[in-house]
Order: sequence, then C-alpha cells, then structure tokens
Amino acid sequence: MEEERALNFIEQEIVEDIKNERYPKHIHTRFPPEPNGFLHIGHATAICFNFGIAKKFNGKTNLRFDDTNPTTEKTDYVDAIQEDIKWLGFEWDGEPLFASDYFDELYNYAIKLIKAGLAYVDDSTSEEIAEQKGVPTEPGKESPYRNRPIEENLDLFTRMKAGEFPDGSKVLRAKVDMTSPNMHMRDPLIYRIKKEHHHRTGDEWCIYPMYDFAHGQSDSIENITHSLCSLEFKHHRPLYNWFIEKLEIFPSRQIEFARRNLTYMITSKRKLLKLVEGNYVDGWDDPRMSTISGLRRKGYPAEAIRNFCEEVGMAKRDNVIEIELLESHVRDVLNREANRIMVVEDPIPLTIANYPEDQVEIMIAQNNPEDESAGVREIPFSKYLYIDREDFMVDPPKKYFRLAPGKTVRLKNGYIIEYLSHNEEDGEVKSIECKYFDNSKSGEDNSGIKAKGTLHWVSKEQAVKVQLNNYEHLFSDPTPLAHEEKEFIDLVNPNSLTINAEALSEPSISSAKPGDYYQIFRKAYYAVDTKSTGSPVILNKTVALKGAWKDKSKK
RNA sequence: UGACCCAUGGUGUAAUUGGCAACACUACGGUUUUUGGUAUCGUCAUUCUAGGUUCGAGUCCUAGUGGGUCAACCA
Repeated sequence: MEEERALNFIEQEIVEDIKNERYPKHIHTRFPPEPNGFLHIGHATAICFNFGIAKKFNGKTNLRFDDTNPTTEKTDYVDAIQEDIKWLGFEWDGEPLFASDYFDELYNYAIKLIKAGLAYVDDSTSEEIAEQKGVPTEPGKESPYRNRPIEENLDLFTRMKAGEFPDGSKVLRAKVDMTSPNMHMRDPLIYRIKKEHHHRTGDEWCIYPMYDFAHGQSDSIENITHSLCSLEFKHHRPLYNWFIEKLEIFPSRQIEFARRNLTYMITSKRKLLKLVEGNYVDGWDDPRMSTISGLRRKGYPAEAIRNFCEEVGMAKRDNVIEIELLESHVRDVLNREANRIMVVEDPIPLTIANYPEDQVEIMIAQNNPEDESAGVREIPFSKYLYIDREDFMVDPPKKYFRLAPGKTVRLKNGYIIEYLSHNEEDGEVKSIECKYFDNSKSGEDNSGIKAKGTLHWVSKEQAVKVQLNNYEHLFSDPTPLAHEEKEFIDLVNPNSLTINAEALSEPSISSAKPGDYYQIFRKAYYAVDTKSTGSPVILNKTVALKGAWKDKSKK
C-alpha cells in the first residue's frame, strides 16, 4: 500500500554515500534543539525529516540538546521538548543526549588545537574583534594577539577555565584565515567566559564553547553520519569540515535544506514570545500558536502533521506553503477517525405539531460513516427541538436546500419534516412550527418523500450546553512578516477567537474527555480542550468542514 | 563593487538524470450522497529571459535578470 515517493536531494546524497561505503555502519541522524523555548511547526518538519530519513534507511536518530549557552536554557524546556517529540510519534535512540555532557571532551579538543598552533587566546574586546573581522566585501585584519606563543595560550586558556578572568575579558579563537570571503572562517570565537549557572553542569564551568565548536564536534562524538540543518548554516560548513580535519575526528557530513514557512504562521521564538508576553494569546499552547503544543491543543492529529511533512517534500529554494495543505491533511485524518456529533450553535425552537406531547424516541445514529467499527449511539427525539438559525430562511435565495416556507427537509437520524409556520419579532425569527411524516423515520423510511436538505438538531429537554472556542488564523495577513511598513503584531486578527457559550449539544457529549475529538455534524472538527473539566464541555475548533454553499444574495 | 545558494502552474514538490511536464493542495464546474462533508470526474503551465550544443533541453553550456544567505562573546 505504501507508495514509492521520489527521493529528495538529500536522500539521493545518502544513497550515494551508502553506495560508496562512505559510512560502513548504519545511517545516523540527530535532532539538536536548544532548550530555550517551545518547539513549533518549523521544528516539526525538521523532526519528521531527521527521524523519517533514518527510518527510511534503517538507521537511528539521536535527540541531543544543544545546551552551550547557560544564559537562556532551562530544564523546563528539556521536558516539554521531549513530550512534543514523543507526541509526534518518534522515538530517539537511547537516552536523550546533551552537548553539555561533552564539555570535558570539547575542552580537550580546544587544548589540542592550541597545541597544534591552531587556536589562540584573544584579549580584544568584542568591538575590536568585530572591527578585525570587518565586512564580507573586503578582507579582515589579524588580531594583535594572533601570534602568541603556544605555551602562553595554554597557560591563559587554563586560567580562563580556572575562573581567573572576568566575563568578556578574553576569548579563545581558532586560527583560520582572516582574509577569507567567508566571515565564519575569519578566526571564529570558539570559547567565551560566562560565569553563569548551567542547567545541568551547575557551576562546574565558567567557559562555554560556541555553537561552531560544539555542534559539529558533538555530531562526531556521536558518530552522526548526516547532520541535516537549515540553509543559513551553509556558510558554517567549511568551518565544520575544518574542525573535523584538524581535530581528526569522525567525519560527519552536514547537508543543508530550506526551512519551511507556512502562511498565517510565524516560527520565530522571539516573536512567539512577544505574542505570549503581550497577552495576544493564552500561553505557549494557545490553539492559535504555531507551537506543537498549540497545534495539539487545537486538535491537529500528530499523524496529519507527519503526513503533511512527508508530502510537502524538501528542497533548497525559499518557500511559503499554503496553510490549506496542512489543513487538508488534518481533515483527511479526522474524517477517518472523528466521531460525529450534533451541536446547534445558534438555537431556534422548532415544534413538531403532530408529534405526541410527552413522547421521547431513541434514535440510533452512526458514529462515523467512514468507519463501521466506530459503532452507534443513541439520540433522544421529541416534539420540542432546536435547529440552527442558519438553517431557516423566511425568504431564501434560489439554491437554498434548508428549511423555509413551503419546504421539506430531513432531520438527520430523525424524520422528514415540512414547514407549517413561524413567529417573528422585530424581523427576527423566534420559533418555527413543522409537521413530521411518521413513516419517514431514519432507516425505515417508506414515505417516498424526497428531501434535498438534511439538518442537525437537538431535543430541547435533553440538550446539553457546551462552550465552543471558534478559532480563526492568528493573523489577518498570510505573510505577517513580509511587510516593511507594518509590525506583525499589528496584523493579529481581532477575530482570532470567538467564544460561543450558548451552543446546545446532543447529550452524548457529556462523556467527552480532554483531548477527544469530534466532527460537529455539518460544521467543523473540534477537540475537547485540555482544561475542560466537564460542565460545560469546552471544545476548540480544529478546522472547518469544507462547505461549498454561499448565500449569493448577500453581499 | 565580495563569496555562496536558489529559480518548474495561485501554492508545495516530481519528471526514470537529455525523450509526451506528473502528484497533491487551492479555485472553478459536473456526478453521487440522510453531512452543501466524504468519494468521484473535469478545467487551470510559452518550465525567469536571451543565446548556444543536440534529431531532441525543465534538465547540459554562456550571458543576463530576479530572489535569498553571511559581518552576535546566539544557536
């Protein structure tokens, strides 16, 4: 059943590497988050990609926290990140790993470099170093400390580690090439002094390696074969390889891909933080957020996210993927798996004139027409019902299939009814009266009546109030970051959340638990909120059904 | 006036590596339907431009155009 998909450019490279026996053992990838924030949809694509490729080639994937900057990193994030990855359905090889576990090894690598005359302690200030590096269009200048004797460098670096110097007073730099057109090769900083408490190593260290001297080396230590990262690290690759060569360590291979962008979503940790801190949303897991926890709370199934990542492919060009593609995968999974339920959003009383006053009939409804095994449920039917305001019009346009004067419709899982009369006050419909055909009961209909429309309904006596959190895109513009004259924060959609506390559900909703998802018949998919305690049940709108009909008489 | 990367429909990716531009989403129009859902059928492209190589170019070569990335003691 599995369809063979064309290999993307990275997979083709891996096939080549396997053919050439570049890596005799298995393929090994890694996902390297920095524990300084929550994972978002952009990370999800990287996760699916790294784990997916390893799986495809019978390899393994490590989870490694890139925790080399104690200023911003926290254990809370470590836990949340693991939860998100597990929820997405992936399993890393062995225990979670940490770059901080390699601090001793990394330190020894630095000593090795110094001894080889390939690294030096620089006393320049950060401004001076920036000055030396210069601009990309012209060569940089060498630091006055560049040619310190090896012994002096060794002594100074040891004392840096011992805490003898204040923050920022000295750094360790790799001696590469100050004239390189690649800024990252102009004697990059590899160690800095930071007398700060680290979330795992505590106060053991006061010098910390920079990204370029931690990430690639960690890859090598873990025998990572393919280190897949986004395009902006392309310029780091020569340095990545330089360290492998000079340190004579395992030759991991870095390959870059284009990060994926989605319309109506942003994936910058800083900007996401601004939304949280400015109370534009209700926390990191607000259903409008692009965080994995937000999407989860909104009701996006992990499978839909995985399918989306698989289908969207991988390339090197800039891209903005339409959110509709993700949404179609969400609908696809939910259509298959969500039980249907009837909920009236804006109730109007409907009385069936010829139905016995005190009778309550139990109707049998299919939970999911796409899945026989989902079974059936019982729905009470009676003389007094509610239907949705949207489903009745006094003066309907041409192709209106719903209830109107002179019209006949099917009540889903109930009877066919025909309009008799209605009451209006100040132009607003207050109630409707119909008659039913007692030989038109769902499943045993021999009335011969054809009803074009089918409506959902609830029985007045047994209906249960529920709260509907109706979400729209967080931004009113598909690309909120693409406007020079406008801040993304000013493009927040004022209608991104509408709360409907007056909706009435059929009684079976009472058994709903947080995380359960439903298709509200004819409307949308909803997930029970994580904070829903039972009465009323709180439902978060996941995504609307496609719905084609539009009232063309309105403007 | 540096270096590197990228360019296929409205969107994202394909094209057996030089052989009829395909798949999915979106939009629009049919069919089916006790969800205006699902399913199903159909419609929507001078492959950025100009040259060149070739029987044949989205693919190779040259030039141009457009877009992106790089100058944190962040990752």
